[in-house]
Order: sequence, then C-alpha cells, then structure tokens
Amino acid sequence: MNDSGWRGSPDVWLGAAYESLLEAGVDAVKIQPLAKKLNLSRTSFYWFFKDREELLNALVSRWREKNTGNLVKRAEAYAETVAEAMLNVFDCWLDSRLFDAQFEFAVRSWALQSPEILAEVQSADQQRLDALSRMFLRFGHDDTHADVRARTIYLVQIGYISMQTKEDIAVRMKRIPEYVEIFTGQVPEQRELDRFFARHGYSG
Amino acid sequence: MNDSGWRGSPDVWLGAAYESLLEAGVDAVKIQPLAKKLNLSRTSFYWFFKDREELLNALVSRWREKNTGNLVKRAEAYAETVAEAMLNVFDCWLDSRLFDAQFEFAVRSWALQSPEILAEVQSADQQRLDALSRMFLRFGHDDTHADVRARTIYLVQIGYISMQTKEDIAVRMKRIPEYVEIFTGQVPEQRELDRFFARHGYSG
DNA sequence: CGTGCAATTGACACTTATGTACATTTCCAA
DNA sequence: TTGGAAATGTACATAAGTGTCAATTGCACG
Repeated sequence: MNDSGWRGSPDVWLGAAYESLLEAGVDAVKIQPLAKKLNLSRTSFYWFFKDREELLNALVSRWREKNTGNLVKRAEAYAETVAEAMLNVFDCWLDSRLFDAQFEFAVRSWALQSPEILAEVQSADQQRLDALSRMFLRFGHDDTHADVRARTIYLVQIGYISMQTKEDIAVRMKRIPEYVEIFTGQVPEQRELDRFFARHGYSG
Repeated sequence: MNDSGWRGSPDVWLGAAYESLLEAGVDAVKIQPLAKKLNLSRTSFYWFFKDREELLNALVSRWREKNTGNLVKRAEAYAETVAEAMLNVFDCWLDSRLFDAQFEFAVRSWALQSPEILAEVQSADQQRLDALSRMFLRFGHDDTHADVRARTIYLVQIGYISMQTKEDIAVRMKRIPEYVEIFTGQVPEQRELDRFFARHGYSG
C-alpha cells in the first residue's frame, strides 16, 4: 500500500523543511540542501510538491494548526480562580506538545520578509489575544484591564521566545508564582501551584 | 577633499544595507541588489568593504551601539519613585531615537541563522536585564522580585517588537498607566504621567 | 595643464540555486 | 511475470549571487 520501499514522501520533505526552518530560517529551506540532507535526488522533490512555494505553504499550515489552537483551548479551560486560569495558560509555555516555541520564532522571523506570512502572524496574534482577554473578562475584569493584562502575558511569552533562551525547567518554574502575581495581581494558592507543578512532573 | 563628486561611500552602502535589513532581513542584504538600489556598479562596493561579511559586521556594530546603550541609560536615570523610573524606561519604547525597534527585530531574526549574532543578542539581553533589575533593587525590591519584574517589562517590550504592530501613539499611550501598575504594583501619580506625556508631546 | 589617486566600471570565472524533460528503476497487483 | 504507477536520477537551461582584475573616469592640487 504505502510506507514500504520508497524513501521519499511529502512528509519526509516536510519534516526536513521543518528542521531547517527551525535551525536557520526560511532562507535555509531550499530544495538542494534538503535533498542533500535526505540523501535523495534533488529533483525527486518535484514528484511530491509543485515547487518550493508549495512546500513553504505546507509549513505554514502546520504552524497555524498547532500553536494557535492549543493556546486558545488552554485560555478557555475551566478554572476556579484567575490564578488557576493563568496556570492553565502557562501549560503551553512549558509543554512543547502544546506550543512549539522554536517554530513560533522561526515563523515570526519569516514574517519580516513576506507580507503574506506577516498577515498570518498578525491574525494569529489577534485570535490569541482575544482568547486571553476573554479569560480575564470571565473573572470580572473590565475591558481595558482585561486587554492590557492579556497583552502583558502574551507579550512576555512572545518576548521570551524571541530571546531564544535555553533555560533549565527548574529556573523557569521558580519564576512561575511571581509571574502569576504580576499578571493577575493575585497571589496563587499553594494547592494551585502544586497542581501545576505536578502536571509538569516537577516537585517544587 | 571628501563629499564632492563621488557618489559612493562606506556610509551610503551601510545605509542601504540598514534599510534592506529592516525591510526584509539579512538575506536581503546582498551586494547586487544594494548596487541596483543605489544605482552604482556592484563591484564598486569592494572599494569600501572587503566583502559582504565586513558590511554585515558594520551593521551589527551600529545596532549594538544604539539600542543597548540608551536602554541602560534610561534604566539608570534619576527617579523619585518606581513608577517614575518605569516611565523613564518607557521613553525608549516610544522614541525611536532612543531605541530602534525595527532594527532590534531584524537583528533578533538574524540570530536564527547565525550563532555569532545569537551570542551578540544574548549578551545584549543580559546587559539590559541587569540594568532593569538594578533599577528595582534601587527601590528596595528583593533579588527574585527585582529579577522577575525586570524580565516582565523587558519581555513585554521584546514581545511587542516581535509582533511588528503598527499602532497609533494614542492607542499605546492609553495603556501606559495600566502597564506601570502591572509592572511596579503601584499606581502612578497623575503628575508623573503628565510629565511623561508632556515629554512625548502627547496631551492625554 | 597635467598628473596622481580615489572612485567606478565591465568582463571574467565561479558557485548555488531553481525548474523541466526525459530516461530509468522499483514495487505491487492483476 | 509482467505492465504500469510511483519514485528516482541525469542532463539541460536559466537565474542570481559572489569576488578579482585590469582598465577607465573624474577631481584636486601642484
């Protein structure tokens, strides 16, 4: 049927493209280097994709589906307090299955040289900010308040991503309670923190 | 002597390189296109610069000197209260003579494809975070507190830059008081805000 | 005025990428 | 076991970039 014998496939090329994008940006996503990386003939690429552009489009789809979707879901998840809601969102920043930070950065950098990608990114930003803003509204904040708080937590994360820091999980965990306090103006309960730490396999 | 007759100069090329970098990223900083843009022969470039790399290095120097220097200075500026100190730092985010946000974003994106640039960026981040941290320490915050607060305000700004938003100055000004409150945990005095608005030619 | 040097240029050699046409191999199913 | 679709490879045409070199231009100054 499938999956036996043939070395290449759309997914193999897409995977290599993804890796190159993360390591070195869009301009590194070129057929010739990818072929070399995969030990395949350059031209066999054209059996699976019309041209380079089609490959890049596939890359954007992958990004769109993963990052925005999960973030919105976490912002809408059930919570008793703002602090707990906040910690739900933090899940994304600590679990790469929920949010792919490197992918995010690579796509944002890409936006610098492509108006289409810029539009994609800005639409994603809007959806995410809206979801976060609704979260604060749910807990009784007024409009401006909710908007600025939503911005703050989102921007801190985008900023963190842009710093491309590779920090130990423990270092990041230590800052969590403080962040919750700054973002929500409310000190998180110990049991809320414990629940959070537990689900990230961290014993604070 | 100088400045008469000859069309080219290191500065002319550097200027064009700067523009291209901001518009489309490092990979757009290529001799051939720059020459076209300047209506100069491509090869005359080599009279001023050894090669493309030398031009890129000049670009990095320009960035290093401008952005980090001013931010550190504003963080160290005199202030009576934390809120006022905070507003001093905000000057950078609103005045492109103090901090070139587009330049910043372009360089950060560049870091994705160059380990040397990544090192530059991370060293700059450290210097800036340290300066901000010292600012909070000056007003009696303890270490962790100062560190997380410094991170928050810095990351929000880096995040904002990465969003590449083009917003009206009025929209941004409206969020300022709220931000000060979130970042310092202290409501700014009206006279502090007035002083801030005034020096940015904004009548709130 | 003319001469010297700073600045500019076009021609050359090279590299890396793209995409197309066509031939070839490989696997599976009838 | 063989025919054809799926996948790969070879060859070609083209484009855009890099850097070197020798020749040329323009301007300032003696």
